Amino acid sequence: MNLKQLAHMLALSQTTVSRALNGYPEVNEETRRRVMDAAKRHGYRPNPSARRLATGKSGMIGYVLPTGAAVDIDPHFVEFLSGLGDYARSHELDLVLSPADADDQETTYRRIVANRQVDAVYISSPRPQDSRVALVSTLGIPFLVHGRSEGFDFDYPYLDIDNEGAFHEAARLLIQLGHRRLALINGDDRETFAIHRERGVRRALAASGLSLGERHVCSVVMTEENGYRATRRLLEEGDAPTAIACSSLIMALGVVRAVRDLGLTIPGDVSLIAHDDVFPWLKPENFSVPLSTTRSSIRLAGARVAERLAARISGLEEGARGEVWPVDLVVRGSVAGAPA
Amino acid sequence: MNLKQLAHMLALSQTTVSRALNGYPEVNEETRRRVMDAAKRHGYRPNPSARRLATGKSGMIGYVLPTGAAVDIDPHFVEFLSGLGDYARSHELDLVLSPADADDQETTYRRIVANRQVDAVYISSPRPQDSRVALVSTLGIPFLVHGRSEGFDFDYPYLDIDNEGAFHEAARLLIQLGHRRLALINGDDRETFAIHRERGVRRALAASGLSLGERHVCSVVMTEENGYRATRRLLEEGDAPTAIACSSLIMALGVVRAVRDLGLTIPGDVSLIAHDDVFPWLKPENFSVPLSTTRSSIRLAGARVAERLAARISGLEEGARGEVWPVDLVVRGSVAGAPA
DNA sequence: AGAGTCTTCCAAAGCGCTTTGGCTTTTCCG
DNA sequence: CGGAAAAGCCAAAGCGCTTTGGAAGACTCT
Repeated sequence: MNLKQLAHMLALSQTTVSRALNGYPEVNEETRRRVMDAAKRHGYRPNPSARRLATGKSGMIGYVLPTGAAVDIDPHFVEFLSGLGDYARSHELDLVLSPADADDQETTYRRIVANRQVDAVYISSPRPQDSRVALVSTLGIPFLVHGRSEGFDFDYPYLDIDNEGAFHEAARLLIQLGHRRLALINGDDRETFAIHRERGVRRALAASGLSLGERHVCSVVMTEENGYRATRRLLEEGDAPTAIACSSLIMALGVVRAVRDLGLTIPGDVSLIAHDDVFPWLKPENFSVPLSTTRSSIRLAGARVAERLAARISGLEEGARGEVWPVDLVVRGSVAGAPA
Repeated sequence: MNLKQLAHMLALSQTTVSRALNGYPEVNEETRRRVMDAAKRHGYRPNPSARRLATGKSGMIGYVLPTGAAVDIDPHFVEFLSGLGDYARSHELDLVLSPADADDQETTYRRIVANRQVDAVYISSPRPQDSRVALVSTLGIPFLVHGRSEGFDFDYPYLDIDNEGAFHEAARLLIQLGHRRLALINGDDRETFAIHRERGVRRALAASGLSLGERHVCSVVMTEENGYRATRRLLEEGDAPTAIACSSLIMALGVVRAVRDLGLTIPGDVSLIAHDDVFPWLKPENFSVPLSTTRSSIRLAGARVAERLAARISGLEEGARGEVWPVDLVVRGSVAGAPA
């Protein structure tokens, strides 16, 4: 059932039917009702390919997925996706993932924009002066950054959590508990979120006349194994920290294992606070010692990103609005006063 | 730059240019070269929307993503996606995720097929007599099932791993080591993979005149917490198992924690084998006691699914070929002889 | 009543590609 | 050398929708 047929059986022109369906004003309300009614009754659905060819709009949002033999998609992605889906589902928005060589995403961005494959894109895990942000904003497609970039002479729309504030709070708590030597096991510090977290920790330390030791901060891919290794290194050297802030729950697993392997305890010998993106399959309260966390649901962020993207597509949201969500500090058993 | 312009500047008709580009035979090789050359030089790329309207082909593969407030996307999905991306990237295949209410995916399948949004779809986590498989095969769109369904009077193409064989081997090993009371902590047993795993364990037990105790098998969503709870329950009741087979590494985290909480040890008091889909961020060899596993890379499966889907789209693969991958049994420290 | 203004609808022109059917040229072969 | 077959190319008709530029009729206003 296509427009032509529908128009014919209503004895109307395609124009009128199209306009009636798309809510244009120049059609009689009574006629519109008739059209809407018939459309529903016959299950008419406009062919998206045709509509797309005519309008250039696709009703899909895009994401360029960095891939490569040595590239692993972040497990956080799936939770983000859940959120995105939550919103998209109820708005018949589809998401198209365009896999790209992690080292050459530009080609893919240009392709999906030139092809008008999607109405908007989002960018995640941005770095300072991220070339994708610059690219996409010159390409002139609606977009939203999940996270923040830095160092541009222009503004851009983003949704981020207050990473700096979160880790500032976490560090401040540890300092209040008497800890003087903190360590930070961070994610990839070429990414802004990691930079912000480090900044938060440093600021808290500085406020008490302390600082983050050269060897007390490390930046690694967030795996359990890396959490373990980093912790071993930290605790086996002299000047070992008495408290650790850790950028992910997955690494925290490794931290816990390392502490145990060394015959130490949490929080007796070392206090631990990790960032929790809220996974359904791994909860901080279920760690052998319940984990204190800075918590922010990445799933909710996904839903919000979809919502704002939809708003930008339809012109409801404009400009370069940045949105920063506060992060909860949840104190559980893994922190205690510094050992004597 | 569109076909028309390109044709005009080559002083050829659109027909010829189109045919030259698409490899049709009725065009002079010399002409073809000229066309290809000019196309490349001017960076001509056919507009996919237009091509799609004309041919009905979209160059994308689809996946209906079950979502809902109470629905969490499986973290395995992200690894599968990495694999899919590995293949898709080099073939300019995009993946479109269509979020759907988990309880009504049919509508969405019908929509994406009717709209010709994608050239093929894949289905994952199938159940016996999965309605999606039946639906999709009547809708007549190329598809592939990742996993297996059962109980149909027709065949369908799939890619699965030998879940039954894997768990049969695992159980057999445990039995050989003298274990008599095995337990299985399984995933959702409405899904075929879980059924097959249980079948494998039962078959191994039966071969030695043993059986799986009524209360020694449980089916839960695969989270750390559920692994923990299941293990507590198993070990605290009378008739506790001396060996556990577990369907995921994530649940295995919970198993390990529970065993430790009870003051027991692995493998002294209880042996453990888990299934490992091969995550980069959580490795069985890094468990406090290195974990024995049945191993199969879900990432490789993702790549293979994409490859076969592409083959089916282009007509290179036909029929209902089923492909079952063997699973490695990797023995590490978490298994030992049964306690006296 | 005539001019101007809405309101409501329509015919037709795209959007950019593929593909059908046909028209010239070449090539082949007896 | 003549006729058939093959090769090489083209014009034009879709694919199904949106949108431009009117046109006809109904209303308003002076």
